[in-house]
Amino acid sequence: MNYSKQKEIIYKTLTDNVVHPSAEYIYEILKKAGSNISLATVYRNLNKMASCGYIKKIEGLEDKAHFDHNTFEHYHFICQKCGNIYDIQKEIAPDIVQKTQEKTGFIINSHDVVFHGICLECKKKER
Amino acid sequence: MNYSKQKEIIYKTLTDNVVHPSAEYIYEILKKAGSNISLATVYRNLNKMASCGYIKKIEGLEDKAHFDHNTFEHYHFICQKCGNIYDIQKEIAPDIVQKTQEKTGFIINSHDVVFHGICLECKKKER
DNA sequence: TATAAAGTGATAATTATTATCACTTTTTCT
DNA sequence: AGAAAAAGTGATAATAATTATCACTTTATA
Repeated sequence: MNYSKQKEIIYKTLTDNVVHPSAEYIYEILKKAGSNISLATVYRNLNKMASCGYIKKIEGLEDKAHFDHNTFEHYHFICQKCGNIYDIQKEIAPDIVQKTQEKTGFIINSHDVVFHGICLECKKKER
Repeated sequence: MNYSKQKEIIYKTLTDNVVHPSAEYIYEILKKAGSNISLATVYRNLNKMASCGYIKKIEGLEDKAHFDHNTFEHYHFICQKCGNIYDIQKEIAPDIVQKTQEKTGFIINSHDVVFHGICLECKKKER
């Protein structure tokens, strides 16, 4: 994976946006900031960085992929009201991989945990 | 959700196919069996049944949605070699929802756990 | 049974993502 | 440093999964 100015900018935009943006969202931010980086380049670089393990790709939320600069093993919560994505620490299920491997005999390379519900902010607003 | 002959057939096709089929896959089976049920109808009914909780929609595997007639709470494993989807019992993470709710204060309505790796069959074949 | 409501097949439209291509930038190699 | 190779880029076409539309049929209700 070679260096490019665009890659650097895209990565920086990802880290500056705590909300786990989609490719499209990053593209919009860049456009508003006056950049002429194309959508294809955003997709290309996010996917490349994700496959190198430099960032994380989160799938199975809504209908599009989101990206996360936090490569630490952790899980996600998506609020059904505001759409925000929150990090959940992996301690909630400490031995989930080992247990599953023992039970099944399968080799587990990765796993994802996604919660859906209402976040604290939206819970407060509701009443 | 009203009754329709097509809905009944689609549900039966889903239960008869243990492999967690996609909408497209169900459509192909039906077509081969001589049915003239349209793809739109397959999508419509699967989504409708899923939103009523009558079946389960599994997202975040590959790039398309899969469906599961097993509405019992459980998780999934997708083999990166053969693409098959296996059920994983929820006992691997017994108090995952409660713990997360306690830690975050969020309301959790649903959650999904998806493992990626190599299944037993493919593991054997590899060597 | 008639009228409203919901479902259907066919197909167009939409949306996220990937592929293509002529061109530019970065890396490598001497 | 300078040339050739490799990788990256913007613009846009293509693809693939899914949803919307519409004239019509089936199912439910009064």
